[in-house]
Amino acid sequence: MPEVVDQIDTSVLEQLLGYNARRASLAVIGQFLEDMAEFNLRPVEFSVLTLIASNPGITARQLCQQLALLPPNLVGLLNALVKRDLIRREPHASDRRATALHLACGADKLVKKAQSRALQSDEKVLGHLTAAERQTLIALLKKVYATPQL
Amino acid sequence: MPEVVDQIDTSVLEQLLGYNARRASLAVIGQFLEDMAEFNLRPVEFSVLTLIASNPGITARQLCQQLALLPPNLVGLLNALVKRDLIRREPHASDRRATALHLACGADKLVKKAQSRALQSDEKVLGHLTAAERQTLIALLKKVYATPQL
DNA sequence: TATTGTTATACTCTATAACTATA
DNA sequence: TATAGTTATAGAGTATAACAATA
Repeated sequence: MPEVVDQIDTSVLEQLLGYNARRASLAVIGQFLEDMAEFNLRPVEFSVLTLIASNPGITARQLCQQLALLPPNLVGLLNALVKRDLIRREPHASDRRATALHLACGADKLVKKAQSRALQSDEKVLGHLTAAERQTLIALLKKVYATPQL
Repeated sequence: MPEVVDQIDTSVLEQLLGYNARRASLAVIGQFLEDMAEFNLRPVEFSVLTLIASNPGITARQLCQQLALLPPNLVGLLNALVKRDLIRREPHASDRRATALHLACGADKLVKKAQSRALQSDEKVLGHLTAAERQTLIALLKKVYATPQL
C-alpha cells in the first residue's frame, strides 16, 4: 500500500461507459458554453430555438418530450425567450389548451448564426478526429440512446 | 408553414455532438442509477470509492482534479461516506495539510460488488452493440476529452 | 376522466468567497 | 506567498404536487 499517491490509477473507471460519457460531455458542453457566450444561449435554449425553427407551431409538451424536460421547468425558459423577442406564443390551431410556438420576426437570423457557431464548436472538439471517426461516434451515441432499454 | 406539428424534425440537433452526447449520457446514467439503487450509490460516490480503492492514500484534491469536482462540494460527500463506514480519513504521510483517504475495513467487498454491477449496467445499455462497437465508442469518447483542446 | 400549461416549492448539483492550518 | 481542506452561501438544474382551462 503506497503511502503517497503520485500517479492516479483510473483503469477501473476508464472501462466504464458512464465515466467516459460524462467526461466527454463536460468537454463538449464546456466548449459549447464558451462559443455560445456571444449569443447568450445555453445548450437547452439553443435546442429549444432550433426545434421551434425547424418545427414552427410546436407545443411546449412536444418540446418537453423531445428534450427530456419537465413542463414546469420549461415555462420560465420560454418566458425568457419571449421577453428577449426570440419567440412568440400563438394560439394552437386545433387545441385551445396548447400554445403554438414560433420564432419571433428576425430571430431566424440569430438562430442560423448560432447553429453555424454550434457546428464550429463541434469542429473544435472533434478537430483531431477523422470524418469517419466523427460519423462513427455520433452513430454509436445514437445507438446507445435510440434503442428501447426493456 | 404547418399549423399543427405531428412529426418533429430533429435533423439539425441530431448532427450535433452535444445533443447526442447528452441523450446518451441520460440513458447511461438512468440505467446506472437504477442498477446502483441497491447499494445506494450515486455515480460520483461510486467514482470516489473506486478511485480510493485503486489508489489508497489519495487526497481530496486529487479526487477533485480527476473527477472535475470543486473542493467545497466534495467535503459533504466524503463526510457521508465516512458516516456510512465506507471510507476513513488518515493523516497524510508527508503533508500535514492533506488527508489520506482509505477504504474502511470491509468496504472493499461492497466496492467490488458495486463495480461488478456497474459493468452489468453497461452491458444492459450496450447490449445491442457488438464488442468491437463498444471498444470503438469508448475509445472515441476518450479521444474527445483526453486531448488538449487548443 | 385525461391532458396542456402553469404556479409554487423542494431537492440536488454546481459555483464563489473567505477562512484555517500548513507548506 | 501558495496550497489543502473547510464553511457558508448562492445559483443553476431537476423533481413533485396541485390548480385552471380545455379535450
